[in-house]
Amino acid sequence: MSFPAAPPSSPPDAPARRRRSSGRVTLQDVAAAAGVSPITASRALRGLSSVAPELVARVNEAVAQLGYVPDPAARALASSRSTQVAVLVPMLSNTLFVDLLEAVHRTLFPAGYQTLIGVTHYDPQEEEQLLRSYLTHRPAGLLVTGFDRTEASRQLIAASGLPCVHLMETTDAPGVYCVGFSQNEAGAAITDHLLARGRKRIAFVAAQLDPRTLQRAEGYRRALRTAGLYDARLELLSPERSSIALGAQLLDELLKTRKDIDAVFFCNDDLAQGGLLAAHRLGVKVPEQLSVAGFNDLAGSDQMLPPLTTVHTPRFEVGEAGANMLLKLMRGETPPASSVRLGYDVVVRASS
Amino acid sequence: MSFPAAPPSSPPDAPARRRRSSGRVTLQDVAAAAGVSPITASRALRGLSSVAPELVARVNEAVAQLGYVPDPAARALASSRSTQVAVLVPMLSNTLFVDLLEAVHRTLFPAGYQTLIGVTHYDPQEEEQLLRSYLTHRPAGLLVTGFDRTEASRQLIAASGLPCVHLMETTDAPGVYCVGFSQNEAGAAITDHLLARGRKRIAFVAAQLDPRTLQRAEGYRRALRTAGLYDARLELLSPERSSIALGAQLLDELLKTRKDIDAVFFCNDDLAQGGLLAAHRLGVKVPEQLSVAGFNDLAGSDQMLPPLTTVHTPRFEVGEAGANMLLKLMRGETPPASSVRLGYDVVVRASS
DNA sequence: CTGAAAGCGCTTACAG
DNA sequence: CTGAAAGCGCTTACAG
Repeated sequence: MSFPAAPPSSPPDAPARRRRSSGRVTLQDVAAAAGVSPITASRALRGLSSVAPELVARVNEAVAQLGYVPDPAARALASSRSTQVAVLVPMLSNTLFVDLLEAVHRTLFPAGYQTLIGVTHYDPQEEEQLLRSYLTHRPAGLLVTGFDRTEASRQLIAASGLPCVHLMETTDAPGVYCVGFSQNEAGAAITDHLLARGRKRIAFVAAQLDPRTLQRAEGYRRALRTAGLYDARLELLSPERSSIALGAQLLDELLKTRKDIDAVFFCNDDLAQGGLLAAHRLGVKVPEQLSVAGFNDLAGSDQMLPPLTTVHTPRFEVGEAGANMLLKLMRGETPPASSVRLGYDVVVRASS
Repeated sequence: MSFPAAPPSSPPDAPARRRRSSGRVTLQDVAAAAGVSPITASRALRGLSSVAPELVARVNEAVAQLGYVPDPAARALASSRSTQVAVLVPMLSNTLFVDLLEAVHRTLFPAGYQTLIGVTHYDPQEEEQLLRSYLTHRPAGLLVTGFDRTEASRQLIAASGLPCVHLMETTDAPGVYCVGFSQNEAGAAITDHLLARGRKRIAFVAAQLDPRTLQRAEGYRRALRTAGLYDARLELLSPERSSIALGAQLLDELLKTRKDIDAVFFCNDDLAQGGLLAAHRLGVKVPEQLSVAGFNDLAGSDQMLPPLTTVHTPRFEVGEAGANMLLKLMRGETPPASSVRLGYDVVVRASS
């Protein structure tokens, strides 16, 4: 009588499997509950159409029952892609960018993306540093402000291979995605408005001197040259940070040194608001003695004394359209246009 | 003659190892270059003191030479902790919170943490949603505004086990970490200032009506009751979002319905600025006929006509101290105090 | 349309 | 003070 060979015995003291489980519900649990393999569950969750509808339904049911939440870290590690979108803006004290971020968030969040906000303080070096930091997080996409950055930043973006949309300015360069409006044209438009009011000595006051401000300056120059009224001495440019207080200070300075001006175009509404307050203090009548115009139509401009004439810029629309373009790119689709140029409105109020 | 049994031949066509390598420099590469094991390299990088100084030096050298950058996703997956800190604030259009975020970022970024900004729009439901989303990212810590949230949010925070610091308000409840100042006392202090100016009919105008605003209201009431001058009809409370325009509108309404007031305390500077502009339009002389005071000392308040009396609140200090407290907690250290109450300043300008 | 195996790049838990 | 093994929770790349 022969005995079957003893089955290879498992080691008597097999150490208990070392688990680090966090008690978390995983995709495995979902797959088991749905009676499919983890890969199928994964595909069903990501909406890949190759999964049979019935299995998708079973997976969704299991997800709901178990309260499963995917782990972004695991997903990012396995796929080299996260659900975060890095958004770089110059400065939050300019409420323009707060509005922009608001629109971006409202568009991306419902689509399942988190917004990683980075503030560059208008410093290309700081932007580069933020970019390096954020890129290690393998964001799904990038939203940046304008085109002015270090060569290294440009290369980091290109090398990342990530979809990237540039906001607030546009270019026709091929392969560059952007949503914005013409800062130059808008600057010319508000200058033209002052000219149409019969103003001849129109000053331009600017701070920060970032690229978009300089584009507005160009628009201003173009309009005045066309009218044969350009005079470089009418420009007052300060590299300091834009603020209400600085606007007041610059108007003081302007009136002391350029006595014959009859209008001022401030490159941003905070400066213009400060200028309006300073004019009041100095007893300068607006618009009788001096027309005043701003740019961006920020909060409070309609409440000034008198209400401020300005350019209403489409930052909400830029944020929304830019985020939607990025969404398309992240899904591998091709947006209808790589460059979207939006409109703006000259808002005429009592200050001009 | 016997032949040794043929060794189990490896399958003739062993498939080449399937690699997904991204070409990325990994910790393995660093370890190999430094001649240590990956674990030792990992420990050296994380500054765990158990590694011999010489090995640390070799690892650092290898890191520099190879340009190694740790992968946050892998780190998060393995350790259940990321280097991101979620910060939840109510609203960026209130520049108070922009300042707060600025201070937080300046403190956390150099320490190696990224700030995940979430805007709740003063909506506890929205905060809860953000919290759920951010917690899946396994942040290293949490920074939240105040104590007013849904029960579910509270449980999410507690269940996460993450270090959490509450900003802008304080409590003495044990085990609750917070950095703020007494909104109530500050509200009383500015009211006392108006009383000291001889004002008897001091109105209180507020919007948004979030918890901190209501605490200021309580301070106002306390001060007036103490002076025997409290009158509920002097309060004008609006649930709408705070803004310059709303401040102007509320002052209009106030003057129409409470004709005998001699001072107004606005719960936030944007309202007060609007109120000041409206007073101008109506020909009401400030401070002769009406003293005006605000709260927070926001940008532009010192430029108003007349400059606005207000309370300068320590939001930068709150952000910095809060972030430092969180840093300590994330390192497993115990902060010297769980509740830090900072000071504020009544800034007397010409409007009162 | 579905799945078994391997791998993403780290750190934890043991062991010495 | 140092390391070999296993695992974190997913997705990719093959294969059928």
